[in-house]
Amino acid sequence: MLSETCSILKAMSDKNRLRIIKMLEVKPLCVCEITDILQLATSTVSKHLTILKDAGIVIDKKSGRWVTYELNHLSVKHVQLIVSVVIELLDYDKLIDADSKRVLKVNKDNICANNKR
Amino acid sequence: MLSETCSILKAMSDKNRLRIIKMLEVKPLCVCEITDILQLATSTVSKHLTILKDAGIVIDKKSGRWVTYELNHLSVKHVQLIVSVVIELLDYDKLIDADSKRVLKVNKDNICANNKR
DNA sequence: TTTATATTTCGTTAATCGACTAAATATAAA
DNA sequence: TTTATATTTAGTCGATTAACGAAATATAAA
Repeated sequence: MLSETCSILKAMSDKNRLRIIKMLEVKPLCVCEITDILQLATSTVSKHLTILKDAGIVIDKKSGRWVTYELNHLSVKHVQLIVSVVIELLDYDKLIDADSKRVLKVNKDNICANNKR
Repeated sequence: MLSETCSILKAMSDKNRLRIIKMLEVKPLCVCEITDILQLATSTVSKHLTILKDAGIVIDKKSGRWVTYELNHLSVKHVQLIVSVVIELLDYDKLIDADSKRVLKVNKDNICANNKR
């Protein structure tokens, strides 16, 4: 319990990873879309997503060239509880709100090939 | 909200700090008592306590030579929510249980002067 | 099969972190 | 006032972390 809980908290104790979690609350997204919103190197975003996946917070689904990530709604109790509380606390944050709006407009077909970094 | 939530999660994402939180759930403790149970250098424990204090999770009360720390029961909503969930998740952990038992037996008058490190 | 593209992995770098010891601070006891 | 003791602060060291660019991998399109 101690180690597991600590791992979940570690996975969530990063600003960009919290932003990703809140973005995925709006809808599933592929790596390039998240990259476009966070304005980080693709490799950095990929690493963040791996950390969230290893913690059981998100799952990935491969479809062709794209890997789509979404919140893991079948996660274990530990994850469910902490994630749900944190998600609630992040409502009404300015940056989070802006991210959510961008998520609604983002479209991988428009950005990916133009998003070289 | 984002920064604050992230800070709280960071403060809690350390094994020894989670153990301290659970120990303080049993009863308020002074630094030397926590040091005796965690078996770390006094300065290390002091640092951990400062981090928990800065996050609003604990408060300290000075009485003579001793500084007693306790859970901050008047903390802001963010802290309250996250701490209460995490405290619940840590129940029934083997190490945490052992710590709790030691907390009940610990007595600063017996250990402090014999606890040089 | 070759080329283009989305993602991951690898290797580097600067910053942060947790541990320690030693020194500083603060208070109680002698 | 001097001494002992509880805690904090300062400084050091090795490990971890988040960022990046470059190389590797995987898949779709030409």
